[in-house]
Amino acid sequence: MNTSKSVDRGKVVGQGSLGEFEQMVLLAVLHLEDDAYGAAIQREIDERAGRRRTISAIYVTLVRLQDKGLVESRLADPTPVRGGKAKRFFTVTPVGVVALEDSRQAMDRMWEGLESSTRRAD
Amino acid sequence: MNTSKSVDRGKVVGQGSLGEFEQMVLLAVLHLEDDAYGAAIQREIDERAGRRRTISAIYVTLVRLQDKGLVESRLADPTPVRGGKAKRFFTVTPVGVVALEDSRQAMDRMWEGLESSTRRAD
DNA sequence: ACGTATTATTGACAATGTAATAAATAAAGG
DNA sequence: CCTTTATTTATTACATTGTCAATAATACGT
Repeated sequence: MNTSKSVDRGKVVGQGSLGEFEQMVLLAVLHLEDDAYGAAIQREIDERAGRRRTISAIYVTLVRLQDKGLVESRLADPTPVRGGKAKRFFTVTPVGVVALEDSRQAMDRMWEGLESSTRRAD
Repeated sequence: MNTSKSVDRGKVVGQGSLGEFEQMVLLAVLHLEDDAYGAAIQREIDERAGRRRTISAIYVTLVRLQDKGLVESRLADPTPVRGGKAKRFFTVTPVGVVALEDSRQAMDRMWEGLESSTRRAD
């Protein structure tokens, strides 16, 4: 039965738990400012974090992020270079920025005091 | 009805991408040193990151982390206080520490340059 | 012995991670 | 022209992680 309609959990903004990859995509978009589209985001994540992901991984995540209102997108001006569908550019919404900062802060607190003591003598 | 050949998808260490919660659990265990058992880990995450999770969420993650060799565990000395099963204490393995540092480093690079500019004027 | 408090374990399902594959679109080349 | 090829977005499918509810174990108090 699912007659409920309140239960806003799992709907709007997953209550503050962004996945690691979602965070990376969000951060890449922020870095790219006005040039955040699929391929560029992929490259950014590869260069910065050293994580090579397929382009589809990027897009799927982007779609989900948009569904949750953490990013917005618009189609590019009709000036394609060589072919391909019109580029879709993304921007992080204020809500997205907050979610990002929240995740960062939570992790910072978890790391607090361990910064340089993550060594074990075995 | 089950043509699958016993499914041996038991990978060694999932390519090195820890989930955010897995990281928190790992970090909590590190903080707790010699007192890292279920309830304590739960409390640690709640107090530090402000994330209140059910005890089962903790355990399930712990089990998976152990399957991947990122933590080890042993049962406590038979000196329970009030009742309950013997406590199971966890420690992070060297591999776990490395995975943790890797994740941290990747995120740090993604944040690099945005630390205090996550504000948008729109 | 029985109920209760304390801890661990299992089962089920939602959310996120990731890749293979498809679709769209326009320049290039014969 | 029309077929090929390059560029980019979108969809489908399945694996891994996140999360909680329910259950099992175990020892203390009465």
